[in-house]
Amino acid sequence: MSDAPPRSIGAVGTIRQALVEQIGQGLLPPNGKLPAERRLSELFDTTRITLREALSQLEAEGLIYREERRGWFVSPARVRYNPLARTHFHAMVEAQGRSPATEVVHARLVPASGEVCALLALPALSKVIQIRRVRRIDGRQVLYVEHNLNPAYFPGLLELDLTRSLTELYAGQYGIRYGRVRFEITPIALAADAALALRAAAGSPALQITRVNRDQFDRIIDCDLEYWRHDAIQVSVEVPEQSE
Amino acid sequence: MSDAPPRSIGAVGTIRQALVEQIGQGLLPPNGKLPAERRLSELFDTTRITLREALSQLEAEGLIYREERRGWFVSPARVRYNPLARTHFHAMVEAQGRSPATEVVHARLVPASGEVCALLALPALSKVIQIRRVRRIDGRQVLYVEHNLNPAYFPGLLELDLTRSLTELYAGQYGIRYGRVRFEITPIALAADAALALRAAAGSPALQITRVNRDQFDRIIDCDLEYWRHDAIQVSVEVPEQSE
DNA sequence: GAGTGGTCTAGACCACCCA
DNA sequence: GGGTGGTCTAGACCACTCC
Repeated sequence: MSDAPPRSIGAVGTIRQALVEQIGQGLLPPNGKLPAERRLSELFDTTRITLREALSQLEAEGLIYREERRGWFVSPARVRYNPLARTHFHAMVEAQGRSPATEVVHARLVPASGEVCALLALPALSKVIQIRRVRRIDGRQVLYVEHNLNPAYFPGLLELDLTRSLTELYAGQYGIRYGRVRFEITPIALAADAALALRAAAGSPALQITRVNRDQFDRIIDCDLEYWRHDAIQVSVEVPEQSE
Repeated sequence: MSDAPPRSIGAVGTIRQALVEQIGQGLLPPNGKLPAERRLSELFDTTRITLREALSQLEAEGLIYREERRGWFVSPARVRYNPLARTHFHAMVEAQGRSPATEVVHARLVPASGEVCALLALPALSKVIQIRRVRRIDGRQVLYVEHNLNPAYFPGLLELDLTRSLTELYAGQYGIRYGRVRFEITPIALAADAALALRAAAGSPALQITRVNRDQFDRIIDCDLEYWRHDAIQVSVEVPEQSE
């Protein structure tokens, strides 16, 4: 019902509200670290289990996040992301007044997984260029991506600087621009490898975005498997033109 | 890294794997209820706290879900949902071999919230037709929606049968069809009212989808605030045609 | 090396669901 | 009314981070 029953909210609720209020007042700045769990549990006169329950709720709400074995931090504002737009990560992040960065985990030619073969419409056991990268916003690891490129269209790509935008490399080196896009969004939990790269706990809530990209000739050129920390992103889709 | 270190996975991991395996083998059918927590904790020779930690992980992964004070259940397959498509809920669900249902929580004329005024491009303190509904798939409450309609376009709508598809009512009664759509997707936690309607715990992970719909004349006719149980949905966007 | 988060134990009481 | 899930207590040990 709309009017909440006047019920006691319990210790977890009390802690939650106190932290929400402190964060809302700006006393804990974005990306700032919370005090140690033991200190907080003393402060609220409760056990660590109960305290962690409250922290987990705030994590689910996206107000705070955790870095594995490093502690709890205040989540900064979400970044808006339009998977249909043809801008790249750095441009998108900078347009929102934030500071992007990219690291290459690895880049190599590998046999594609069955899933990737299907997405790229390639025969079984095809080879693809696989690039795994971690993207940061304001220093925080926020996105783990695996790009899978059809190698037929990108000879010599592995020799280039892959911390740069792929969009720019495509256009500058190969004369390829993005055309149609298809994407899927699924709420999931982070697998071990993605979690490690994002300094998150395995099983943390995340948003998986799978994109299949075509070029100006409508050829499937690559697919991206993206894993976003769930509190870092807001997907926003505006279809520019649409015939009735 | 790709190759996981051969580290002990702990009690939580053991329980997790056992349940994953049982569910994967189909021994626990979709929407089937798991045994009581106390029984499971005896079975795995551990405490309820540890057991619940394992169940929470599986919940985050979307393999099982919880109904408030009723227990844990096996999640059925996700439904694919394309917010750009002009089909309605019932048609979409049935097309995937599932069984849809709709209940109206309430329907009334109310002063719009500031957020809704902004979405509908209405002046402050405008009145809107607010319809809140719960949607089920195979009996399970999966989606809580608040529709907000510009009342100028829908006189007398509150007298109609609102368990039906709004899309059909729009077309049949008012000659209005959907045109352009804008939508946003945000991973959040369920607020109290949505949680109650979905029989979920407040703070459960969810996907918020906010849609702003226009008609064939490009007028903004309504906006939907949708709250999906996070394990029930997979958003899939295919843009039919797009000019370069 | 001190302190932190990650994990786990062994209980308890209460509110609520369901038979 | 019995059993369930929701919540909470008061500890403990370990692996890891950071100084």
